[in-house]
Amino acid sequence: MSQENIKGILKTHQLRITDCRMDVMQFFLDEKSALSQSDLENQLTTYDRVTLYRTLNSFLDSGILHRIPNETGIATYGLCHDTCSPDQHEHNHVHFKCNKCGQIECLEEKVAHHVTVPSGYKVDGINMIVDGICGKCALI
Amino acid sequence: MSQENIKGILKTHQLRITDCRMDVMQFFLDEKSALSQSDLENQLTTYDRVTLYRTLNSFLDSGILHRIPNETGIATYGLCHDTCSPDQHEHNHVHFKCNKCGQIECLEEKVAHHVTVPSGYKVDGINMIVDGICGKCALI
DNA sequence: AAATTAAATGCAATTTAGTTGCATAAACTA
DNA sequence: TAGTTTATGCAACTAAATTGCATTTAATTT
Repeated sequence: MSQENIKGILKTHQLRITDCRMDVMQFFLDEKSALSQSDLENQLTTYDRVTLYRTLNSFLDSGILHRIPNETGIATYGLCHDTCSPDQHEHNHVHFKCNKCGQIECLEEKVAHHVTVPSGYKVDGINMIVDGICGKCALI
Repeated sequence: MSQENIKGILKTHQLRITDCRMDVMQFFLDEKSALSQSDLENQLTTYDRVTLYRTLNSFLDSGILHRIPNETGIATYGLCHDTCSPDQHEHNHVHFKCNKCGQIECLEEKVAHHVTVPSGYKVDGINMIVDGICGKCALI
């Protein structure tokens, strides 16, 4: 994706175009997998931890990123699909977590499954996390 | 569940019977919902933070507890079902997270769904997190 | 039951993650 | 290009996760 396209995404979400936001955006586009704040810190060393933290938050608020549930206790983030808007997030897709390399990626498959909940409960979203061994690690 | 039964669970998992482990176990049995380490710290104030931390870890290792994925970045734990053993965990059940009170609970429904993954990938488990409003919060 | 062995606990300390305030610098607007 | 708004970096703080070590306690053996 071109620099201009990234600028477009930022503008669409009414975010100012800054070096940090451009680089973070590019990083998420290059890596297909979910990233944690420390991943950013390790790769984009020119920026302050706090700046990266606030960049993630502004991306979250504007609907560019979403948080991906995992059991480790470390927040990870992934790019939203085109179908996401700040108001209405559409994250009912499937994430795959490799138990060897730890990488989390977004599978294209949609969760279409119906879930039965106790009466009186209201369902907003469904998230599915599949864990196992990814293609790369399976070869090792 | 009686004290003796709890002792039995600990023995089955080859864990020494200590006050802390008994109390933590009892706490998980009383609360039906998932708990975080800080929940334990707030309720079981007689024990050191580190002791609770290590108790959670030993319960994890022996298969008494499992981690429940969530997107907040705080690890939460829930009791495993009877079907779990240290070697083979059976956690393909559904968790419900209330967006109002934040409580996470385990729904009895089993995930029976088949998932399509890229070729070369191996699936170990499937986790499903449903979020919405729980019965209690819906009444408020 | 006492002695031995192995493991759990508490304390101190460290590392890492998440968060806020404020002065400065940069991006947008007119 | 001047003025306004927002983003950044630094310092500082809170909270979570983790490790080492001395002490205590539980289980085992005699």
